[in-house]
Amino acid sequence: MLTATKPPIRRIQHRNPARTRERLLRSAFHHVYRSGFQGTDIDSVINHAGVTKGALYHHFTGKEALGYAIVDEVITNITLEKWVKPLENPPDPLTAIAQIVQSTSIAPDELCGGCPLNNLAQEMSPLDEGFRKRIETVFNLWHGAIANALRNGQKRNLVRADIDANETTAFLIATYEGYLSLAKSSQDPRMLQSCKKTITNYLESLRPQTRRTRKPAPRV
Amino acid sequence: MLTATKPPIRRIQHRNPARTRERLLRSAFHHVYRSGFQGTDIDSVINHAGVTKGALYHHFTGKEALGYAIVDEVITNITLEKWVKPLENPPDPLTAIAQIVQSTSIAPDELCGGCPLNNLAQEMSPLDEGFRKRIETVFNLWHGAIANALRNGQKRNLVRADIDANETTAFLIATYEGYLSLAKSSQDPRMLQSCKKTITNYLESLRPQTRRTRKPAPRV
Amino acid sequence: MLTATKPPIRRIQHRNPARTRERLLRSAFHHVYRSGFQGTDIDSVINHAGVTKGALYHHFTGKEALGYAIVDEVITNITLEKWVKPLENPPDPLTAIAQIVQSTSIAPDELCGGCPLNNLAQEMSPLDEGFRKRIETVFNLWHGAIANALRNGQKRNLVRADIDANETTAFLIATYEGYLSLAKSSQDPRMLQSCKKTITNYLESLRPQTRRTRKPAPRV
Amino acid sequence: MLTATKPPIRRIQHRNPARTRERLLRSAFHHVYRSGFQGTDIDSVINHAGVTKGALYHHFTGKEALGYAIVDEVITNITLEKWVKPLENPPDPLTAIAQIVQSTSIAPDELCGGCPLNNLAQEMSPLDEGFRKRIETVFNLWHGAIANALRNGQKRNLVRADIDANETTAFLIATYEGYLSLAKSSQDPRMLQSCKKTITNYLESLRPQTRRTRKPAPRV
DNA sequence: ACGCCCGGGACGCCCCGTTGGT
DNA sequence: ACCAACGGGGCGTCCCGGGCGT
Repeated sequence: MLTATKPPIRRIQHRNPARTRERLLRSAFHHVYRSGFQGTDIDSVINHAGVTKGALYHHFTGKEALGYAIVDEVITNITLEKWVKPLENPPDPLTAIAQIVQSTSIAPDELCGGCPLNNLAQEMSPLDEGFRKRIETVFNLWHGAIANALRNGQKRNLVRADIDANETTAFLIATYEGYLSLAKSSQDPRMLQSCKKTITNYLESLRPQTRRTRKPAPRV
Repeated sequence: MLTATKPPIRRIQHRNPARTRERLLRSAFHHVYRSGFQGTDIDSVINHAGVTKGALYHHFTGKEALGYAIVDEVITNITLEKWVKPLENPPDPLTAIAQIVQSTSIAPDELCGGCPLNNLAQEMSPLDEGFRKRIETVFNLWHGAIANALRNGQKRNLVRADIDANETTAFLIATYEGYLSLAKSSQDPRMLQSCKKTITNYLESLRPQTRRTRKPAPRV
Repeated sequence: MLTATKPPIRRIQHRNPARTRERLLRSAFHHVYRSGFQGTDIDSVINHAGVTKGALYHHFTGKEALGYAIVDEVITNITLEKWVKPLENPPDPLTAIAQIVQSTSIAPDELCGGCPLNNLAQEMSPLDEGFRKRIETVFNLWHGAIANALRNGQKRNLVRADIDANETTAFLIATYEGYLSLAKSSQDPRMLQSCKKTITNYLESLRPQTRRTRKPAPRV
Repeated sequence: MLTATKPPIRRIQHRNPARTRERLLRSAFHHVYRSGFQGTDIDSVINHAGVTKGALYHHFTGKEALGYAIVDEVITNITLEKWVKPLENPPDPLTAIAQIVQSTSIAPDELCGGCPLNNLAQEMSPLDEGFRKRIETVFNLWHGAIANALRNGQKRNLVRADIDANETTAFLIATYEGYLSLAKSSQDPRMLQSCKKTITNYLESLRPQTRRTRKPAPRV
């Protein structure tokens, strides 16, 4: 043929549904993390993802469904990676928890971004029951991972037997999230340092007493 | 009667700028508390306040200014009433703090609404430096009130001398806010009960030791 | 009296209706000249004039009346000063006209501003009959001044007898306004120089022929 | 029939981007011509075009871009059609120019509407540099067409050699626009007749002298 | 099935000319 | 002469559908 073939400028990768969906989710998560769900606009999401509106509405029924998928997939996965897997069969549950807390990034971006789960929870829980339920599921996943680790530790005498695993877990999560919130609005990394120190100390206080130390049970 | 009385509907009160401003702020606070700042629309605010657009833009230069005023005035006042004043000259600082925590409402509305200050902080801190600065100011006000009370208690030997007032205050605020966040997204009043119990216990542990009890200092 | 008299800080001049009206007209003219009538907003006018809305609506029934007054008073006065008075009893009408044309400012502000009368005419004539009529009156005033001067010159044999005063006047005004328009949009002072040169030459061609020059009548 | 035919109401023509854009430009031009750019409201434009906001903001980034496109496309095309093309290779340049001037419509609508280019120039030149530059480009296009025709005529001895093409062109455009301005504000078609007669006479005076007539060059 | 482009409307925020009560 | 309040739009944005190619 004379007329040269039209340049096959095709996009990054033509026709890869899974990849398109993934890119959309990543981009959407990123924007929602920065600007909140209501503050996120679809155009920014698709531009950043490099796809078009049609692609988005092929994979998701709308903005809401996209938000739900962020909770169900992205944030759930983050939680699995960060909390559930490391606590599945830890040699020492308290140390494992402490390590996770210590691993919290103090990079400015994440310092100012806060906790993705908590961000969405604060914004959307009172506005949309669909979000609330999904978020609650992730919180339960997280809670379960810690509480199980604690109970596991109690069985192996690595955690004091006189604490209630659920109450302790709630306290840990609340304090952790609370510090992250303060760090986010103050943009001060020292707040995260306080967080790590305080929670690590608290976790140490949950270890069973040895005869020698005679250290009594902490009260919290 | 046929000829119904001409509605002497005269607005709430003609010509009362302070009142108009107050109504606008109240209404705006209410909506922002429910739906977030970005999710709040001006028309709802003015309708609920019973004033017109013109009135709003007479008192505020725009939505942003209205939001700033919510922090500077409404939320600041709430903080003053709830935390600062009660802690100005308390007979017993720890008891006073505990009472404030205990006074936290468990009404469904406020349970699901969360902490007004923290809500705005989470939503707007990363998006708008003007909000962030103002919110930080209120956090400092709150922090100062508690830390001063603790230091005052230390001087009077009502609070253990070996704690750092600032660190302790940060921990108290973080834990309190964290529990409120969890309560908000779980919509479970028991989370608030845990909050009150845990914080009250912790506050008790800050009392200086008496000879008799010999109870050692808790570690947190 | 003990309570000292309130400082008589009164504004620039307390209660001076004529002055207030004058300031409003000046300010309004200035803004309309810059931004057009539709593009002028009342708030800018009153701020620049240093008076309040109430004052404006005391002197004028609305924006429209203010605009009419600009034509009736400000622009009419400008025309009287610039064209009518100098042409009332000129020793030499053609020279007098040429001098007026030459006096047209080439300052950037007026270069880019164009002719106040023509500006309003172009913008408002098709939109508001009230404006159109008033503007036409000023054009007639202007036209009359020139045409009378020409006729006067013809009587005194200072202007060629074979021209029609009205046609010639229309041509002069059209060409003058046309050049001003081009100068305004090109922002090029050379356009004004062309204007002055061309019109001056044309005016010279209107002088009656002397025997010596034998220069025949120009045709335009 | 009961079950009325489901409306195959298909709009004017479904999915025709070029047509939609065209309709928008036409409608916008029409409104801007009537009411000025500032006085034109977007809703009227889209209603008259039979499209929606979404369509408009798909094709143009905003009102400003729409205005720019009016200059760049609509007015430029009008100028090309009316002035450039007819002057490209005219047998007799002066006659061609005169014919164009004579073709100026005296219909009331266009009489009162004035010159689209000059209208925009007067309104927007001092307010928006983007408009000014674009308008200047069209003026240059127009100017170039006439000046080239004159120079072409000079080469072919159809136009007097002792005139400056640029100066003459500026004079022609200024006078033409000036008369149109006067006609617009007076709404008097006689003004246009004067325009045509005067300019035609002037153009005749630009012809080279024949031996017989001995008529010297007119001065303008 | 997958993705793209064009369009559809509904509000959202803000501004602006205007009017009463003082 | 003035301050407070009024309310009607203006522009722009946003979340979405559908018709079509690939």
